[in-house]
Amino acid sequence: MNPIFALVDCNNFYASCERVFDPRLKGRPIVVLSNNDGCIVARSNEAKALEIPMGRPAFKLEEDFRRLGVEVFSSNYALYADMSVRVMETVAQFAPRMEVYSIDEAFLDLAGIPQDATAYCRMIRDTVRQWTGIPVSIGIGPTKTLAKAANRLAKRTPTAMGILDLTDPASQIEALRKIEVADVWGIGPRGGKKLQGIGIADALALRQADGERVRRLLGVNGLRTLYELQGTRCFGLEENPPAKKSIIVSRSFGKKIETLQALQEATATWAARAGEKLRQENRAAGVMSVYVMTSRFEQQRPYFNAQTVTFARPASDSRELIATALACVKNLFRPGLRFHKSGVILQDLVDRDHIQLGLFDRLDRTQSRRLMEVVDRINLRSGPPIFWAAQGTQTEWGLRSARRLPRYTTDWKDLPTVRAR
DNA sequence: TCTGGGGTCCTAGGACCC
DNA sequence: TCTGGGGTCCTAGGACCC
Repeated sequence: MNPIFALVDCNNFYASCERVFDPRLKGRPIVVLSNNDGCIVARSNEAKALEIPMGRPAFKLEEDFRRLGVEVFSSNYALYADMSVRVMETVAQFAPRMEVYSIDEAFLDLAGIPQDATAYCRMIRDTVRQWTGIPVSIGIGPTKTLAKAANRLAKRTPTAMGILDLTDPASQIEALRKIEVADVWGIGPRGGKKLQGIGIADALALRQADGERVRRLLGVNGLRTLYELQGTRCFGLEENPPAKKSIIVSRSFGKKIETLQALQEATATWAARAGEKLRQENRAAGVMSVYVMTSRFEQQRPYFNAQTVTFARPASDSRELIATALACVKNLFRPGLRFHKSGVILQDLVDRDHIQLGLFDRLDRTQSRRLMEVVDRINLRSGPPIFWAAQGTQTEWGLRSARRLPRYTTDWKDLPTVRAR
């Protein structure tokens, strides 16, 4: 049976999460900022209506925020991740096959659902709203790309009430005409410009374009997108997403770093976090890359440098990862520079249970594994975490998040209080 | 003063081989 | 004098997604 894709997408997800726990925010313009309170990463509909732009640095808009009465929040990823799980668990009950596509989106396969798809999706939407407080929109189509397009229009069209079905080919024509080509899933701003250059302005024009021409301009993915718009399925539902190929932990610093020690402490912290993620997936890394950089906005010439190390045996022990990261940072550091960001990238990931042991291995693998298990288990609980000495205790470079709200659902201290009247 | 973070895939070009 | 061409692998960079 051919699949029928339904894309469930949370509306303004981060802003909606903040609103769930603070009814005072209902109907108010809300924006959520990225790490370090850097730029805007989410806006409520009210903020969009005020034309607060996405992705702009917050410090440039402080005046607007005040004047327009916009509520501003630091990002609160622990909260969003937990709310995401709640939404996904709710949605999963409505279809036998689901792909969690991102923190706020899931594709369902509705093939075989006996009811009218729109009515069924209305039920999904209402249930998610009732059980989690998060509003969602749902787009339905014979391909993922058409479901994406349907979702976009569902959000934009008030009469759709958050649900739009594009399974019927006749409905596709009118709908695709209303979508700018750069907004088609997989095209993006660059691809959009290229297509505009040959007179293709909207999704309908792309669907009717010459395939060979599109392939030459955008490569095979452009052609796939064209087919998908025509209703020919190129992308399937990935219920079990393939294992990660790389793990990245990188951050900008809350304050510029000028000493080797601080740069090492910060980067050791990223390495430790990368190790946790690695072990969560039961993997080990064959290769580690470390990079450091200064800001592009400084007077001085920007400095970027990276070093890549191949482990003799794939590594998953935080001590080994940290030691390697420290050595790299030592090589990459340059006195007199104001460092803005560093990052740790783990690649060539392999299954941790299938590592070829070495004759001259100095690390006792069994002992290492047990130690890491204990540390990880302790750090999973709420309470003071175990950290490595190399991470230091002076975290003056740490993230700024001046306006973070409580971690309502993931920290005992932050549980909301309910008062009876 | 303050400009995010985490991922994937494709392509072009060079090195190398036969 | 004639000065190939196809294949593979690797890497860097670019583009996309959220």
